[in-house]
Amino acid sequence: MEKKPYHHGELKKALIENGIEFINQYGEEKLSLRKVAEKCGVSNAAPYAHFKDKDDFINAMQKYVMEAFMNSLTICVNECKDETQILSELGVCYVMFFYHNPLYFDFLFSRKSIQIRLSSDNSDIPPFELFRRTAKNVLGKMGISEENVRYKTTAMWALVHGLAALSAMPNIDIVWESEVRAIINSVDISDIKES
Amino acid sequence: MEKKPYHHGELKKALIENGIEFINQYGEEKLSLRKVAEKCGVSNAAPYAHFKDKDDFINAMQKYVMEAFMNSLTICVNECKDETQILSELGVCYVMFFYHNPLYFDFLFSRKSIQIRLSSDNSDIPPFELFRRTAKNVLGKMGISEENVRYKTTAMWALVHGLAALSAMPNIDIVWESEVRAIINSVDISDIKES
DNA sequence: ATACAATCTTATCAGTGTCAAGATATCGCA
DNA sequence: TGCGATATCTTGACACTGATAAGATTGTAT
Repeated sequence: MEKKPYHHGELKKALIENGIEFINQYGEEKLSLRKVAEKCGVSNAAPYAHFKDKDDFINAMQKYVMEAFMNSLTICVNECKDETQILSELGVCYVMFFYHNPLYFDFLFSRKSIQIRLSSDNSDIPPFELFRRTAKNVLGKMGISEENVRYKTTAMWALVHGLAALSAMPNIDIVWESEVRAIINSVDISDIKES
Repeated sequence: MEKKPYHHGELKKALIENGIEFINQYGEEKLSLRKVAEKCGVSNAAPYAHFKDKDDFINAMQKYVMEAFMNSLTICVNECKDETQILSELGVCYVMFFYHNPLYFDFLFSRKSIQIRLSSDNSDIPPFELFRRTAKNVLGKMGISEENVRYKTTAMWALVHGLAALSAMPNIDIVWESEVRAIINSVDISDIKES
């Protein structure tokens, strides 16, 4: 039975992990700094030593979840041997992440989240960048005009992102793993003629 | 200079319209019942005569915005003469609504919103129903297997919903009207062979 | 006209984000 | 080693929020 030390030691990390666990249970809109602080056994103002404000805290959690998502995607890309299938496999992985973690979708991709993200670090959103780059690669080798490569890249990106959005909704049970693959393949880009 | 009457007269309507205007300016997360009440020139507890709680109020605003969205979609469907183009025209209309009203996307389609919607009235989400029905109609006349009609319906639905999601994000300026049409047509379903 | 229901106000509660002031621990440097 | 600067944490406060209770005002039906 050790006494609680004045300094927590790893409070920043603990706050982030407990906050994410909370969001995964109850959703972002129920989250409060004070409850997370209490869960970490620390007073209400303690988080302000590590985060400027609540948005800063949310941004830190986002980075954490985004990294887990990106990790899952890059593993998928690296493990895929078949070049021609890499795009649909990446798509399936993208969708299934949110099928299994439905509460993460709004958290990562709500307008507010994207805004915080872009203002704190105005690079691109990593999974968007990866998907577009991959699609451009695959489509570039198909002898299509550059303009159509752009259109089809955006189309595949939107298709996958949209499937993820629908998968993350409650009571919309059209989508499970084998179906996702079939749906994505049903618009396989190699079939599309020039317009 | 008339004196303020004790009874507002059309408070419920005023609350809903002012609330929506507020969301369209500042986003849902900044909205508070008290501010909307004040804007209507009424005390903080007055809204509770018309709405059970905040979620009930949000649900009412959702219905209002959803109707505006559905209105735009049904006009599009009715005005479209060319049967073969009806799906892509509906898609363009779907996307452009959120391109022009980016703050409405999360408001209508966040997990929380869908949850409130489904719990208060467990029918389908109207624009989803309309899009799926239209897609099924168009695709049904193409001599494809029933299974593939299902897949391609979901694919077109997800594509359009995903484009809307991306269009509603800040600083993601890939999508304007002429491009949206080209993107959707770039995966026109008539080109897809059986798998 | 009188009883009843709907609408609105005032007052209050617990919970929230945020900040200031001060307590406590850690770290760098003499 | 010791001492001062700095990081971390607590307590206490402030304004704001959603929500409820009690009571005032108005509309309505009989």
